[in-house]
Amino acid sequence: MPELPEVEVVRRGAATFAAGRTIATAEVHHPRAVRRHVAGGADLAARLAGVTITGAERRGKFLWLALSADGEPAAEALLVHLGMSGQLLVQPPTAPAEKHLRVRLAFADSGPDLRFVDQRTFGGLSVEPLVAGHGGRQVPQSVAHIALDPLEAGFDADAFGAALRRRRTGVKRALLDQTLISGIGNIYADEALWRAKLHFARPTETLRAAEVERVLAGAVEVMSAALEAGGTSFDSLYVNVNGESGYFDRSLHVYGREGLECARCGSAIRRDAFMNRSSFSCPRCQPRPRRAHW
DNA sequence: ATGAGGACCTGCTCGC
DNA sequence: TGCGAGCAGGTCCTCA
Repeated sequence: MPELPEVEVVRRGAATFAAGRTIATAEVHHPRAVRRHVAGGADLAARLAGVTITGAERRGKFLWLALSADGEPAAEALLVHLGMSGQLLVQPPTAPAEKHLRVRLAFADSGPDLRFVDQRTFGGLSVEPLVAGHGGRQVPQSVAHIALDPLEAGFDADAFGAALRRRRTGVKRALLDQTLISGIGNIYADEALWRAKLHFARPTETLRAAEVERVLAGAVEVMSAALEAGGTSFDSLYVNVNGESGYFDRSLHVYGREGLECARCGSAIRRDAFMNRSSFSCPRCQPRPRRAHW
């Protein structure tokens, strides 16, 4: 699912339904879903059996469940990448297997399962040691290189601005780089740029401090608002742990709105092919810079 | 060392 | 009705 607000919706659900519960068994239904777990699916299942989930955490679009064995503080975590189409669902053990069920966690209390369902299999699960990540926080090993997200305590806006302006690329590419700032994807990058009145191909090295502040504020505002609304979803692929969709798509200003009126100036929203995907922007509010960095 | 491009998947919609 | 093309909210690896 996912960008930061949608992953946070899932994290909250996972915390509510899974924290404090002990895993009985893990069934791996598709090898690709555990490809990041280097030791393989059987090892992942063995590591999960009998351990207790102590909490659900998130950085950017990465979600993990802290695992404790024998009452010890968590030293490992079950990392969950939702990828493009991953879902974490709470389901009764008796519910039939979903078409794209990849991994099923059953609990010792015989209560609801936690199921990882993923149509496109870009997402996946892995059990990893917790290590020191950016900002001194304990994170799963493969999250160590991911930058803090802008809704996270300790996010340093000044350091982000300086790093952004050291880049030699377009501002949208930079916003999508999870090692610079995490949690922003294609929807919220476009929305943040619209709010900041910046074109996606604007070279990062030409950004002024005030423009950096605007785009960061735009990202924080749009993602916070989306979170309030339960996340953005256009279809049943993006849902919370109970299978329910958020309704923030009604509040989007540019994403998916080609040809519709800009809420600020009334111009027709345009769509450009960019980075093998689409970028939506207002031709009048976000004019193309003389020097563009696609 | 950075930055850009392609690879990795399934399924849906559109046009012919 | 069938079929290919194009598209979808992400990340990673490789190559320049």
